[in-house]
Amino acid sequence: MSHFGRSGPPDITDTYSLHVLNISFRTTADDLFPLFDKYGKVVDIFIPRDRRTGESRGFAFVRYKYADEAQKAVEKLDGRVVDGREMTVQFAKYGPNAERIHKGRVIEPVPRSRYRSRSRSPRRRHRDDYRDRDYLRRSRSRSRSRDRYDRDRHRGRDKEERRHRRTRSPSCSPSPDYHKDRKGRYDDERRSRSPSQDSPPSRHSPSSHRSPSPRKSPSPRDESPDRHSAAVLEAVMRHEILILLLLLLF
DNA sequence: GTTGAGCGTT
Repeated sequence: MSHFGRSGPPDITDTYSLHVLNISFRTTADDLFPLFDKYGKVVDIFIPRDRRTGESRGFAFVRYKYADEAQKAVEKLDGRVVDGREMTVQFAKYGPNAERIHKGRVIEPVPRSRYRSRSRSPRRRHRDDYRDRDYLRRSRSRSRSRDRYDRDRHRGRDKEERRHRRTRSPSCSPSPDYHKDRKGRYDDERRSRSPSQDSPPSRHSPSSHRSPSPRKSPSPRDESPDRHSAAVLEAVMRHEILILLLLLLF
């Protein structure tokens, strides 16, 4: 997204990714592009967004074609105040598909195991990650000490629930309206391409959510009495027809 | 209208 027209990750290899941190939640790729393009050829700008709400997560990735230009951007743009916030610009350290990154340059894909060992520090995944919620649901052992990692996850969960409550209100239009004075070209493309991205199955889709009713009927035969009786009825009728035929024959 | 450490997209 926001790859200047294309979809999916652009030319992954031999680009230099900058991690732009601490940008405003309303800053778009359009706002960033002229700033970064001044220092070199910007191949792509990507702002990760919340899966449901589509809101910016507050950071961005800017890919340069050439290392010296990326370095220049780091030097010139790190600490620059954009949209009222002092953004941090540095070389990205982790790749989108576990590529090996050296000074922000994607060199080659790296095995999963090595990628994991590289990120041993308790990195907090972003609050929108459904895998986190599954993890929380699965592991009931919340008895770990409330370190910063845990606290952050709790905070993220609370925020998530706040958002859930908000989106559950019937008169809620999930489409964010902060584009009223922003003419984000790339973000508008993104929004128009996937309008239902942040409006999940309109609250509760009944098909996807199988209510786990406790104490279900233990035998599978009892859960469809109508079908069962119909089958019995059909068998009886067949039997009667057979008898009738026999009677007619004799 | 809100948030604020962080590393990634059909």
